[in-house]
Amino acid sequence: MSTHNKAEPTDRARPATIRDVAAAAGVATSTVSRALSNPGRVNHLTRARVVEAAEALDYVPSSQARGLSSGRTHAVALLVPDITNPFYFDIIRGTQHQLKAAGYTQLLVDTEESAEMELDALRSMQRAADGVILAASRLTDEQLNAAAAIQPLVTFNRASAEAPTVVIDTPSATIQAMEHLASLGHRTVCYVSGPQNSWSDSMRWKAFQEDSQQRGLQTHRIGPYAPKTTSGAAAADAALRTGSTACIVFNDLLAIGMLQRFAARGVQVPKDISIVGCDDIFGADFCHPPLTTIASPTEQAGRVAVTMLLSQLNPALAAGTRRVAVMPTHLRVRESTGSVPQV
Amino acid sequence: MSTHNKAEPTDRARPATIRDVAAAAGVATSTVSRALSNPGRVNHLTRARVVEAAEALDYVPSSQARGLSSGRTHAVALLVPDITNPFYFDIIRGTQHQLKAAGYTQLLVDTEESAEMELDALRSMQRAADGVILAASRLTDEQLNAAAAIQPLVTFNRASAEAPTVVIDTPSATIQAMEHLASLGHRTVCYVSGPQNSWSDSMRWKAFQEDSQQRGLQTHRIGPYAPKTTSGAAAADAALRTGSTACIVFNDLLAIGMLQRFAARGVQVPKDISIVGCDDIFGADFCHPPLTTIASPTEQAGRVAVTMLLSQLNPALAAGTRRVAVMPTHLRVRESTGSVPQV
DNA sequence: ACATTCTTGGCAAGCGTTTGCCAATTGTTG
DNA sequence: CAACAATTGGCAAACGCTTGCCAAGAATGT
Repeated sequence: MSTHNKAEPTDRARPATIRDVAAAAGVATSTVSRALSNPGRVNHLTRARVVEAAEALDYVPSSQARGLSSGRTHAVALLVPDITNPFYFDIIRGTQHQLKAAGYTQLLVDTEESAEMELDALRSMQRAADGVILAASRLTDEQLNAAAAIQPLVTFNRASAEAPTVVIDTPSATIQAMEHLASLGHRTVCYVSGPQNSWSDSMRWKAFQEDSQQRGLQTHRIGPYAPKTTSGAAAADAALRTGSTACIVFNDLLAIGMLQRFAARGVQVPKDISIVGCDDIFGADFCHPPLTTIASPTEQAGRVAVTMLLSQLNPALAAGTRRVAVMPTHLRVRESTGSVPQV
Repeated sequence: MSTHNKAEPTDRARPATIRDVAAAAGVATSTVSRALSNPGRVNHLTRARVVEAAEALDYVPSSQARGLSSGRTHAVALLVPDITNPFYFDIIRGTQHQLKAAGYTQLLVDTEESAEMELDALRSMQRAADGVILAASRLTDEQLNAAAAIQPLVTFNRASAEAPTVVIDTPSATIQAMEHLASLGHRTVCYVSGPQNSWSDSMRWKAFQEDSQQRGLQTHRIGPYAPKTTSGAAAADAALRTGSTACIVFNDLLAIGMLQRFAARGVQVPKDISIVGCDDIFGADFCHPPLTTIASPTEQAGRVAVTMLLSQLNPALAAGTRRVAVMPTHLRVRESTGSVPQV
């Protein structure tokens, strides 16, 4: 109104900028900026005028420009090894929720179980995101630490020296499962392992091994298998060949695949063999038989990861933030486990 | 080397900028920019020098700055009503794949089945993304058209006057299912409906209604139900009360929930009642009994949606692009459907 | 030898914000 | 009433990149 615009005021194709708002409200752009993102620095009457003008013009600040000048993108990247793995659904939802609540945008990236893609994504997120949540990383410790040195990072299900991390308490879960199986009379147990470079898998195997030794159980290990239902057939056959009466399986996906194979071969679960999965994914309760599995609050884990990351970004919130969050687990007994078969 | 930097050259905390690269390569920033994103405009020798310098400095262009000046963000937003609905997994994966191949970033947003959140997201994406893929929109035609007028948009499973759209061919799928049921002798069929403002639901219901009339079948309709397994119990009970011998259910989630309820109540599927789901989601093959359902190439649908959007963004690719893509469907008969019960 | 056209690189003006700094205005104090 | 502090708004310089424009030099034609 009082200032000099150069272009015609009503060019209704291009979204309104801060300048348009400033002109409409009769103030400087700096005032608009402050009114909108730093209230208190501006007289509340002026602020009201600005807000009104912004609304009238349907003004949406450009996150790009904001990011450029402020140095922060208000975006957080979530890297998962496989978007279609139901295990990550709850994580995705958990992070999404918490992120949105904090005014952040989520950048979802599927790294396809590949360390290389992970590195790539990390690289490009260096500028595109304020921080990264790295789920089930396939990276080496070295790579991980290097990444953590460059940008704010939180790992999930992957402990690292440098980065804060949230882990599902797999070892104690495995022990719970062993306890359960032992109490059912099983003496020969098989561990069906997942991806080779999975940290979770190695943790789980370690716990399995130690615990079975303590209990004096005979053990087998088969794998590695890709964590998909389609790998279940091979795993089922191999498990049978070991002569084990029970299996602890890397995750539910694989376990469900095994269940399907057993059904096809006429092997009865749990009469002939008991199966324990891990993750309690969608479907574990309605597969056949319903799967005994290790459950944990995954969605909450996602939220915690975000909280840890955000506190890294904003030191003001950083008070008493842990570097490691351990999510509790518990065994959810359904119908895929039963007494040891009578020989 | 030849230019005048003000700061110390080795400030290894801040990522390298185009200026650093320019200095290292002994050229102007504009040349670096062109060498990197507009090859051919630059002598290939110069270009080689630039690329080398960029690599040496581990230079990653700022997508923010790039976006600010070029006006495009190279990001595409995908809005889904419920991230945890397995139906969307394949879509997410499909779009992610295609987007990545085209050098775009995916912004995933869960709108929680709410039109309001959808509008909000749309608004903020106006600046933050080059375009939006809107899955199963809950918006009114009016709102949808308004949105499409403002920014590039592709809808999924929601036809709209303005925006290009990719739809799963639900009507013909429903007819296939009716055919299947009729051939099994069913004369009284129930449609179990999904969310009230779901376009898919209304299309499906319409086809159901018309087809059953043609066949002279007696019909019922129950619902609406939230498309989750947890709504299955109520739906199962209600379906039973209608006296129908078969149900066509809005989606697999709901159908699986019904299956669980039937099992709990001792109602046998398909002996007592037949169930047809829709979507062929993860789990439909291993629930009990395995679900007869309507399958379609969802992941491909996601890819198609991206292609349509990208051709909108880049008119160069826009040759012969359809405004509507219809994805074929087919009935996948498993074990949840069978002959009509003998009375 | 000169005029003309390409090719290539540099200059500098943005893109839409934020923010440090200053100036004007108002309020408070001795 | 002078002196000072606090509040508030504006100016202008970044932020890192793209791109229109121009000029220098090379290549071509006459």
